[in-house]
Amino acid sequence: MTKQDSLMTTIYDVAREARVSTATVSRVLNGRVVRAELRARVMTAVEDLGYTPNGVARNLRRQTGSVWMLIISDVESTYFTSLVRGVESVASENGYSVVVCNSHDDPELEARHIEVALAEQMAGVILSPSRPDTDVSRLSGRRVPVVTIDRRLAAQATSTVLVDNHAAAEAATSHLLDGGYKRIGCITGPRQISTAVERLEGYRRALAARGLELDAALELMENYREDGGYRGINALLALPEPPDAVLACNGLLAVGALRALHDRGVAIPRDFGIVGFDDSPWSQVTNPPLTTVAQPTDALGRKAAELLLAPEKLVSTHMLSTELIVRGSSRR
Amino acid sequence: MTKQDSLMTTIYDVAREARVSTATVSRVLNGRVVRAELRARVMTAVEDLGYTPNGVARNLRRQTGSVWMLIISDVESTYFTSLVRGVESVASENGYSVVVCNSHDDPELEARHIEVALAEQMAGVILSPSRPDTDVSRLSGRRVPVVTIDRRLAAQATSTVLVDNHAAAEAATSHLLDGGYKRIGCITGPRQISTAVERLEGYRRALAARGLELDAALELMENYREDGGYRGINALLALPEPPDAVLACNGLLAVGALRALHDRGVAIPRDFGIVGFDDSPWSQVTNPPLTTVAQPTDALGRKAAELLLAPEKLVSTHMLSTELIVRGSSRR
DNA sequence: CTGTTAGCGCATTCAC
DNA sequence: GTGAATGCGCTAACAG
Repeated sequence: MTKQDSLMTTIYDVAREARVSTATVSRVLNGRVVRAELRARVMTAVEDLGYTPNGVARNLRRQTGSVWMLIISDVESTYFTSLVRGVESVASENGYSVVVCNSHDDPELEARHIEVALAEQMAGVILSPSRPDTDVSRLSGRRVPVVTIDRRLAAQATSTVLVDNHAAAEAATSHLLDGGYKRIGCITGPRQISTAVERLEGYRRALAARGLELDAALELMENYREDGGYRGINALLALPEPPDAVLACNGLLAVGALRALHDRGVAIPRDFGIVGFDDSPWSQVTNPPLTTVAQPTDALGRKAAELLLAPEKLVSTHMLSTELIVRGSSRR
Repeated sequence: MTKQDSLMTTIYDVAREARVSTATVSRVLNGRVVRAELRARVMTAVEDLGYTPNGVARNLRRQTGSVWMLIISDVESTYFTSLVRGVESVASENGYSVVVCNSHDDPELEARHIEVALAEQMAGVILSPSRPDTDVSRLSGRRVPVVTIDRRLAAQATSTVLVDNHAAAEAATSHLLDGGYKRIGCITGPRQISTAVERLEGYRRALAARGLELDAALELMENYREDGGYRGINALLALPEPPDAVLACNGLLAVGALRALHDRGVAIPRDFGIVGFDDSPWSQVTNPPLTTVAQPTDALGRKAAELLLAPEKLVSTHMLSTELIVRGSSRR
């Protein structure tokens, strides 16, 4: 153990150097009341020795840490990474750090991250659950505050922050209809993801509102990645009665859809309309510029963080609204 | 403390339940040799009690953890988030978890994350330094393995993984020249970031190789974000002798540049050529499709992780090569 | 192979 | 206001 002794300067070293007790050092470091003279001695000793408190020991003693874990489904999606910003702002205003983990929508990986959050004594967890039945009981059992973001959990055991997906998809679909498109398809995500289902429902609601008939062939549940959109478009265009517009219910998926349309030489918006989700910087420079449903990512992240900060007595659900940004891909 | 007692089941509870010592429980949990019968008793006890090892206590005792921290400059850049994948693969193959932190290229924030890595006893840190003089000595002083990724550190104290930026920028610039563009501009990042400088040098080298004169007015150091590219183009096109092509040295910056060109109604590639960096899914669907320098992000991440795993005696620098992907934005 | 014991670094009682 | 002592939960010596 001599190795560690030489590497790690502890509160004992500081105490010895400052000729005080370790308790006093601890008090100084945590901003408690200490006589000015002793405080000064401690400060110099800390400086001289280049002492850093050992957070692990502190966490063990205090039974809680000061970092939040944000578990998201896909670090490669700009939607999820934008959430980080909002969370970070609130965290740093309140003395927390945030680390991001990537679940790839894989329940096993997600469970591992939850274990890490538990093991490392995270002060809070913001989770975008891979499934409606993701188990957060271990966390809440240990009184680790948990907030769900973007998606719903079946068992409403945690507060949740999300957008009004029904309204968003309905507005987007209505917009296509208003633009004169007659037969709208919908490519959404897997059934396990609540946003995928809700957006599909919003799409249906828009058709129903105009007295249009639903056609199951036009409703595709793919994945929320590029290849999902690519496959989706190819499937839709292979139909006996193909659609003349599509609602692509996710950012990456929309890219894949656009690429498939380009590959097939479809003229957008003249012969085909498309609306995507998750407005990104590049949405403005696609060919043509992409109409999208913009989500208030900063506000979503902030809200989730605030709920973590002040856990409410009652589990609550906060629904923010989206904004349809109309560009060339849906306007002919 | 009764509160904790009821929440936290410890190794003692398991030991009592299984009628063995805590040492035996620990051994079972860590896969050491234990008589089958005792092992079985421990396993059932663990199961029955729903026991989770307290990682904080373990880390304190072992003086090291099992999670890696990846500190990147910008979580909203697809280049950096793609690195995560490579790191994650190697990590999970070796029993590590990875958490991602976002420095925003802010030295203070970066320092805070380094403190967290220290305090939380991270098993390793992969860092994309915000400045060449970022101080990693606290980490290496405590024997925390550190690998630098994407950018160089002035004091070569850590192993580094990056791409051959000179060659990449030179090839991209030569490509524009080959395409018949006569006067090439270069929008790169801030001077503190080594990739920005190296890419600028590569650009100059390409011009020099053809005996072309350098023009300082054509070399812009902006930021590596969208607005940098937007401002850059506007500045270049306001020149008395504006360029007829540009090398945009970063992914987001290229988006901004493209947007500025669109806003000004410039015909690409006819009147103006552009090559970007960091090939992204959406690079294929821009108007026109964007020629980019693709970086081997997965390999970069993997390499960095491997260096973390097996710290070499000597500090080493690993340079991977890029690939120019030619699309419509530079080909007339 | 297994149990006993000590201590990782710190915050927090409890006396003074 | 300050110091001595204790224990957070776990692993690693050391004995047996």
